[in-house]
Amino acid sequence: SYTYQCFIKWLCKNEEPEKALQFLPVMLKNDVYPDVFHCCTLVDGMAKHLQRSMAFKLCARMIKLGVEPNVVTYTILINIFSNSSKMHEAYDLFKEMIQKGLPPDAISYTSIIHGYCRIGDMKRAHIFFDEMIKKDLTPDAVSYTSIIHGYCRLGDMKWAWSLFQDMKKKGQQPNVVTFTCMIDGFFKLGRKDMASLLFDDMKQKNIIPDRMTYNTMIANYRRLGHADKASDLLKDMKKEGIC
RNA sequence: ACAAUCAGGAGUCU
Repeated sequence: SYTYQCFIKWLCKNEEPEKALQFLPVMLKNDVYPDVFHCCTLVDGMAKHLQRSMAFKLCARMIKLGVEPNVVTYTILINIFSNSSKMHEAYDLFKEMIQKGLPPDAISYTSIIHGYCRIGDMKRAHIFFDEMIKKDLTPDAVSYTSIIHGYCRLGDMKWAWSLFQDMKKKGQQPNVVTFTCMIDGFFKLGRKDMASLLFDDMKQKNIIPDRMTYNTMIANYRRLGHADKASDLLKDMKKEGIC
């Protein structure tokens, strides 16, 4: 059964979720009944290939097969809505899962927070952020990074910075994604001083800048007319073997 | 035994 799941996942990753779907009858024939794990793998696979409507049809089908949706199933769907800025629908699902006695976990909260950040509704994002803490769920580095990114996008680096400090205080170490968001946020405000400070800081903390971090640095330096710094970074990038 | 793995969440440019 686990083997099947791996296989399904592999098919989805290789851009062939259709084949994974056709594989379902084969499983049934072999008396292997898909459980909620298989279905989640599939639904998520569909979602990532932008076959969103397919993902929902699949959910209906899994219910017919007697597989009850769980927290993960709901979170995948919430995430689909969040990533397409359909927060009304996302919130409906959020309420629905609570009604069904499936309390949202930290990842569910992070997904919906991310959605509100996407549409720039930081007020609601923050309400959910506070609510998850009230419910004794610990925001992890991804949760913090989501909301920090939301503030960075809006150029609100005061809030971004205070959350950046807060996460460290709470024992959640910023990772390469967090730093990249902060760096980009400062650049967008023209604060290249802060951006390069953070870039040095992350390296000092042994957080290795990845391709996206370098892209961020290079694109922003170019935009601000520092072709020299951009090409220096390009050299560093090659030296580090990132490319 | 340890480690690795063990369905869902975050970043740049185009």
